[in-house]
Amino acid sequence: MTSSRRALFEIFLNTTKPLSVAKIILMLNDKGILVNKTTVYRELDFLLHEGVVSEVIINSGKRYYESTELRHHHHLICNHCGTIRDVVLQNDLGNEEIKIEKENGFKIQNHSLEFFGLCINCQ
Amino acid sequence: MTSSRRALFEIFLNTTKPLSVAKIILMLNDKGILVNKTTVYRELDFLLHEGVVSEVIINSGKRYYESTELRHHHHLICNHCGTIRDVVLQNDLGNEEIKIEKENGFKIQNHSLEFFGLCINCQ
DNA sequence: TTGATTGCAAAGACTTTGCAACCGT
DNA sequence: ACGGTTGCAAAGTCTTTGCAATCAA
Repeated sequence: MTSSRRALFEIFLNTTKPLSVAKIILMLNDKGILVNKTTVYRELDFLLHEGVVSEVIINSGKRYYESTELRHHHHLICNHCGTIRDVVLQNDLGNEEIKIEKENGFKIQNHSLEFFGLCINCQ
Repeated sequence: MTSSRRALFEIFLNTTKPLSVAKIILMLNDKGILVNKTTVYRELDFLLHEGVVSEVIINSGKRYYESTELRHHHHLICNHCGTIRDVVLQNDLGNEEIKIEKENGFKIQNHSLEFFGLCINCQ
Protein backbone atom coordinates (compact mmCIF):
# COMPACT_ATOMS: atom_id res chain seq x y z
CA MET A 1 0.00 0.00 0.00
CA THR A 2 1.88 3.00 -1.25
CA SER A 3 1.03 6.63 -0.77
CA SER A 4 -0.40 7.04 -4.25
CA ARG A 5 -2.67 4.07 -3.79
CA ARG A 6 -3.83 5.36 -0.45
CA ALA A 7 -4.49 8.78 -1.93
CA LEU A 8 -6.41 7.30 -4.84
CA PHE A 9 -8.57 5.31 -2.45
CA GLU A 10 -9.34 8.47 -0.53
CA ILE A 11 -10.30 10.31 -3.65
CA PHE A 12 -12.81 7.67 -4.63
CA LEU A 13 -14.20 7.49 -1.11
CA ASN A 14 -14.88 11.21 -1.11
CA THR A 15 -16.12 11.74 -4.64
CA THR A 16 -19.41 10.73 -6.13
CA LYS A 17 -18.72 12.10 -9.58
CA PRO A 18 -17.14 10.02 -12.32
CA LEU A 19 -13.54 11.15 -12.73
CA SER A 20 -11.34 11.19 -15.80
CA VAL A 21 -7.68 10.21 -15.59
CA ALA A 22 -6.65 13.80 -16.15
CA LYS A 23 -8.92 14.96 -13.36
CA ILE A 24 -7.58 12.31 -11.01
CA ILE A 25 -4.03 13.45 -11.64
CA LEU A 26 -5.01 17.03 -10.88
CA MET A 27 -6.68 15.97 -7.67
CA LEU A 28 -3.61 14.02 -6.62
CA ASN A 29 -1.42 17.00 -7.41
CA ASP A 30 -3.67 19.17 -5.27
CA LYS A 31 -2.98 16.81 -2.41
CA GLY A 32 0.71 17.34 -2.99
CA ILE A 33 1.15 13.94 -4.59
CA LEU A 34 2.96 14.03 -7.89
CA VAL A 35 2.31 10.87 -9.87
CA ASN A 36 3.04 9.86 -13.36
CA LYS A 37 0.05 9.16 -15.55
CA THR A 38 1.30 5.63 -16.12
CA THR A 39 0.98 5.02 -12.42
CA VAL A 40 -2.57 6.29 -12.42
CA TYR A 41 -3.50 4.04 -15.29
CA ARG A 42 -1.96 1.09 -13.49
CA GLU A 43 -3.63 1.90 -10.21
CA LEU A 44 -6.96 2.21 -11.94
CA ASP A 45 -6.41 -1.16 -13.54
CA PHE A 46 -5.69 -2.57 -10.14
CA LEU A 47 -8.75 -0.96 -8.56
CA LEU A 48 -10.91 -2.11 -11.44
CA HIS A 49 -9.84 -5.70 -10.98
CA GLU A 50 -10.29 -5.41 -7.23
CA GLY A 51 -13.79 -4.17 -7.90
CA VAL A 52 -13.17 -0.94 -6.03
CA VAL A 53 -13.93 1.30 -8.97
CA SER A 54 -15.90 0.89 -12.13
CA GLU A 55 -15.41 2.39 -15.53
CA VAL A 56 -18.04 4.56 -17.12
CA ILE A 57 -17.77 5.42 -20.76
CA ILE A 58 -19.75 8.34 -21.93
CA ASN A 59 -20.31 10.38 -25.02
CA SER A 60 -17.49 10.14 -27.53
CA GLY A 61 -15.82 7.32 -25.69
CA LYS A 62 -14.24 9.24 -22.86
CA ARG A 63 -13.47 7.08 -19.84
CA TYR A 64 -14.38 7.95 -16.31
CA TYR A 65 -14.00 6.09 -13.05
CA GLU A 66 -16.14 6.01 -9.96
CA SER A 67 -16.35 4.08 -6.73
CA THR A 68 -18.38 0.89 -6.78
CA GLU A 69 -19.44 1.69 -3.23
CA LEU A 70 -21.97 4.10 -4.65
CA ARG A 71 -25.45 2.77 -4.89
CA HIS A 72 -26.15 1.39 -8.35
CA HIS A 73 -27.09 4.36 -10.45
CA HIS A 74 -26.99 5.91 -13.88
CA HIS A 75 -25.98 9.24 -15.29
CA LEU A 76 -27.59 12.38 -16.58
CA ILE A 77 -25.17 13.98 -18.99
CA CYS A 78 -25.73 17.48 -20.24
CA ASN A 79 -25.22 17.78 -23.99
CA HIS A 80 -24.39 21.43 -23.57
CA CYS A 81 -22.08 21.87 -20.58
CA GLY A 82 -21.02 18.24 -20.13
CA THR A 83 -21.93 18.05 -16.46
CA ILE A 84 -22.58 14.55 -15.19
CA ARG A 85 -25.10 13.87 -12.47
CA ASP A 86 -26.15 10.65 -10.83
CA VAL A 87 -29.66 9.33 -10.99
CA VAL A 88 -31.21 6.26 -9.40
CA LEU A 89 -33.99 4.39 -11.15
CA GLN A 90 -36.99 3.27 -9.14
CA ASN A 91 -37.19 -0.12 -10.76
CA ASP A 92 -33.74 -0.70 -12.08
CA LEU A 93 -34.52 -2.61 -15.25
CA GLY A 94 -34.89 -5.79 -13.21
CA ASN A 95 -38.02 -6.89 -14.99
CA GLU A 96 -36.66 -5.96 -18.36
CA GLU A 97 -33.53 -7.96 -17.72
CA ILE A 98 -35.44 -11.07 -16.79
CA LYS A 99 -37.50 -10.75 -19.94
CA ILE A 100 -34.43 -10.23 -22.10
CA GLU A 101 -32.66 -13.22 -20.58
CA LYS A 102 -35.62 -15.46 -21.28
CA GLU A 103 -36.22 -14.26 -24.79
CA ASN A 104 -32.62 -14.16 -25.97
CA GLY A 105 -30.87 -16.85 -24.00
CA PHE A 106 -28.45 -14.13 -22.95
CA LYS A 107 -27.08 -14.10 -19.40
CA ILE A 108 -26.92 -10.46 -18.29
CA GLN A 109 -24.08 -9.56 -15.96
CA ASN A 110 -24.44 -5.80 -15.88
CA HIS A 111 -25.71 -2.90 -17.87
CA SER A 112 -24.83 0.66 -18.63
CA LEU A 113 -27.41 3.37 -19.03
CA GLU A 114 -26.93 7.06 -19.60
CA PHE A 115 -29.42 9.80 -20.32
CA PHE A 116 -28.34 12.69 -22.50
CA GLY A 117 -30.06 16.03 -22.61
CA LEU A 118 -30.03 19.49 -21.09
CA CYS A 119 -29.39 20.15 -17.45
CA ILE A 120 -31.42 22.64 -15.52
CA ASN A 121 -28.92 25.43 -16.16
CA CYS A 122 -28.56 24.89 -19.89
CA GLN A 123 -32.16 24.57 -21.00
CA MET B 1 -22.63 12.20 -54.21
CA THR B 2 -19.47 10.26 -54.88
CA SER B 3 -19.07 6.53 -55.19
CA SER B 4 -17.74 6.11 -51.68
CA ARG B 5 -20.65 7.98 -50.19
CA ARG B 6 -23.11 5.95 -52.18
CA ALA B 7 -21.41 2.73 -51.08
CA LEU B 8 -21.42 3.79 -47.44
CA PHE B 9 -25.13 4.54 -47.66
CA GLU B 10 -25.74 1.09 -49.06
CA ILE B 11 -23.78 -0.54 -46.32
CA PHE B 12 -25.85 1.11 -43.64
CA LEU B 13 -29.08 0.32 -45.44
CA ASN B 14 -28.21 -3.35 -45.51
CA THR B 15 -26.65 -3.85 -42.12
CA THR B 16 -28.33 -3.95 -38.77
CA LYS B 17 -25.17 -4.48 -36.76
CA PRO B 18 -23.12 -1.63 -35.36
CA LEU B 19 -19.97 -1.31 -37.47
CA SER B 20 -16.51 -0.14 -36.51
CA VAL B 21 -14.48 2.05 -38.82
CA ALA B 22 -12.12 -0.83 -39.54
CA LYS B 23 -15.04 -3.09 -40.42
CA ILE B 24 -16.55 -0.45 -42.68
CA ILE B 25 -13.28 -0.16 -44.58
CA LEU B 26 -13.16 -3.92 -45.04
CA MET B 27 -16.73 -3.95 -46.31
CA LEU B 28 -15.96 -1.19 -48.77
CA ASN B 29 -12.90 -3.06 -49.95
CA ASP B 30 -15.03 -6.15 -50.49
CA LYS B 31 -17.21 -4.08 -52.78
CA GLY B 32 -14.09 -3.17 -54.71
CA ILE B 33 -13.99 0.34 -53.31
CA LEU B 34 -10.63 1.33 -51.92
CA VAL B 35 -10.96 4.26 -49.57
CA ASN B 36 -8.60 5.92 -47.20
CA LYS B 37 -9.55 5.76 -43.55
CA THR B 38 -9.59 9.56 -43.43
CA THR B 39 -12.36 9.54 -45.98
CA VAL B 40 -14.35 7.09 -43.93
CA TYR B 41 -14.00 9.20 -40.81
CA ARG B 42 -15.11 12.25 -42.76
CA GLU B 43 -18.04 10.48 -44.34
CA LEU B 44 -19.16 9.22 -40.95
CA ASP B 45 -18.98 12.74 -39.60
CA PHE B 46 -21.13 13.85 -42.47
CA LEU B 47 -23.66 11.06 -41.99
CA LEU B 48 -23.75 11.71 -38.26
CA HIS B 49 -24.60 15.35 -38.81
CA GLU B 50 -27.17 14.44 -41.42
CA GLY B 51 -28.71 12.11 -38.88
CA VAL B 52 -28.30 9.11 -41.15
CA VAL B 53 -26.17 7.14 -38.73
CA SER B 54 -25.68 7.22 -35.02
CA GLU B 55 -22.66 6.46 -32.93
CA VAL B 56 -22.69 3.69 -30.37
CA ILE B 57 -19.92 3.48 -27.87
CA ILE B 58 -19.48 0.20 -26.13
CA ASN B 59 -17.17 -1.53 -23.76
CA SER B 60 -13.77 0.11 -23.50
CA GLY B 61 -14.79 3.08 -25.54
CA LYS B 62 -14.79 1.54 -28.99
CA ARG B 63 -16.92 3.40 -31.48
CA TYR B 64 -19.45 1.81 -33.75
CA TYR B 65 -21.92 3.23 -36.21
CA GLU B 66 -25.37 2.13 -37.24
CA SER B 67 -28.25 3.39 -39.31
CA THR B 68 -30.75 5.59 -37.54
CA GLU B 69 -33.43 4.00 -39.68
CA LEU B 70 -33.38 1.00 -37.39
CA ARG B 71 -36.13 0.87 -34.84
CA HIS B 72 -34.96 2.31 -31.52
CA HIS B 73 -33.17 -0.48 -29.76
CA HIS B 74 -30.37 -1.39 -27.40
CA HIS B 75 -27.52 -3.84 -27.43
CA LEU B 76 -26.62 -7.12 -25.87
CA ILE B 77 -22.85 -7.33 -25.77
CA CYS B 78 -21.10 -10.58 -24.96
CA ASN B 79 -18.29 -10.12 -22.46
CA HIS B 80 -16.59 -13.19 -23.83
CA CYS B 81 -16.75 -13.14 -27.62
CA GLY B 82 -17.68 -9.50 -28.12
CA THR B 83 -20.70 -10.20 -30.32
CA ILE B 84 -23.28 -7.42 -30.38
CA ARG B 85 -26.95 -8.14 -30.80
CA ASP B 86 -29.92 -5.82 -30.93
CA VAL B 87 -32.70 -5.94 -28.42
CA VAL B 88 -35.91 -3.95 -28.22
CA LEU B 89 -37.42 -3.05 -24.88
CA GLN B 90 -41.14 -3.46 -24.37
CA ASN B 91 -41.57 -0.21 -22.55
CA ASP B 92 -38.62 1.82 -23.61
CA LEU B 93 -37.88 3.70 -20.39
CA GLY B 94 -40.62 6.17 -21.27
CA ASN B 95 -42.06 6.24 -17.77
CA GLU B 96 -38.65 6.39 -16.16
CA GLU B 97 -37.70 9.31 -18.33
CA ILE B 98 -40.78 11.30 -17.40
CA LYS B 99 -40.07 10.68 -13.74
CA ILE B 100 -36.43 11.69 -14.10
CA GLU B 101 -37.33 14.87 -15.94
CA LYS B 102 -39.77 15.90 -13.22
CA GLU B 103 -37.50 15.08 -10.33
CA ASN B 104 -34.28 16.53 -11.72
CA GLY B 105 -35.34 19.36 -13.93
CA PHE B 106 -33.32 17.64 -16.65
CA LYS B 107 -34.61 17.64 -20.23
CA ILE B 108 -33.83 14.22 -21.70
CA GLN B 109 -33.03 14.16 -25.40
CA ASN B 110 -31.87 10.58 -25.79
CA HIS B 111 -30.36 7.72 -23.89
CA SER B 112 -27.96 4.89 -24.38
CA LEU B 113 -28.40 1.50 -22.83
CA GLU B 114 -26.31 -1.60 -23.21
CA PHE B 115 -26.50 -4.95 -21.49
CA PHE B 116 -23.29 -6.86 -20.92
CA GLY B 117 -23.10 -10.55 -20.22
CA LEU B 118 -22.72 -13.91 -21.89
CA CYS B 119 -24.33 -14.79 -25.17
CA ILE B 120 -25.97 -18.12 -25.74
CA ASN B 121 -22.80 -19.63 -27.19
CA CYS B 122 -20.42 -18.49 -24.50
CA GLN B 123 -22.28 -19.41 -21.35
C1' DT C 1 15.88 -9.01 0.70
C1' DT C 2 12.15 -9.53 -2.24
C1' DG C 3 8.36 -8.64 -4.86
C1' DA C 4 5.41 -4.95 -5.89
C1' DT C 5 5.35 -0.20 -7.51
C1' DT C 6 7.17 3.73 -9.94
C1' DG C 7 8.81 7.04 -13.69
C1' DC C 8 10.26 7.70 -18.05
C1' DA C 9 10.45 7.22 -22.78
C1' DA C 10 8.78 4.82 -26.48
C1' DA C 11 5.29 2.44 -28.84
C1' DG C 12 0.35 1.61 -29.99
C1' DA C 13 -4.40 2.29 -31.29
C1' DC C 14 -7.47 5.42 -32.94
C1' DT C 15 -8.82 9.92 -34.64
C1' DT C 16 -8.11 14.53 -36.62
C1' DT C 17 -5.88 18.06 -39.52
C1' DG C 18 -3.35 20.55 -43.40
C1' DC C 19 -2.62 20.65 -47.93
C1' DA C 20 -2.35 19.74 -52.62
C1' DA C 21 -4.60 16.90 -56.12
C1' DC C 22 -8.81 15.39 -57.90
C1' DC C 23 -13.65 14.69 -59.15
C1' DG C 24 -18.62 15.62 -60.30
C1' DT C 25 -21.76 18.91 -61.99
C1' DA D 1 -14.33 26.42 -63.41
C1' DC D 2 -15.97 25.63 -58.93
C1' DG D 3 -16.77 23.70 -54.55
C1' DG D 4 -16.87 19.60 -52.43
C1' DT D 5 -14.20 15.23 -51.83
C1' DT D 6 -10.02 12.55 -51.58
C1' DG D 7 -5.37 10.58 -50.17
C1' DC D 8 -1.36 11.03 -47.79
C1' DA D 9 1.55 12.20 -44.22
C1' DA D 10 1.83 14.33 -40.01
C1' DA D 11 0.13 15.58 -35.69
C1' DG D 12 -2.95 14.72 -31.67
C1' DT D 13 -5.08 12.27 -27.91
C1' DC D 14 -5.37 8.68 -24.95
C1' DT D 15 -3.58 4.33 -23.32
C1' DT D 16 -0.19 0.61 -22.87
C1' DT D 17 4.44 -1.52 -22.50
C1' DG D 18 9.51 -2.40 -21.44
C1' DC D 19 12.95 -1.62 -18.42
C1' DA D 20 15.71 -0.10 -14.87
C1' DA D 21 15.34 2.25 -10.41
C1' DT D 22 12.91 2.53 -6.14
C1' DC D 23 9.98 1.52 -2.27
C1' DA D 24 7.27 -1.03 1.44
C1' DA D 25 7.02 -4.91 4.39
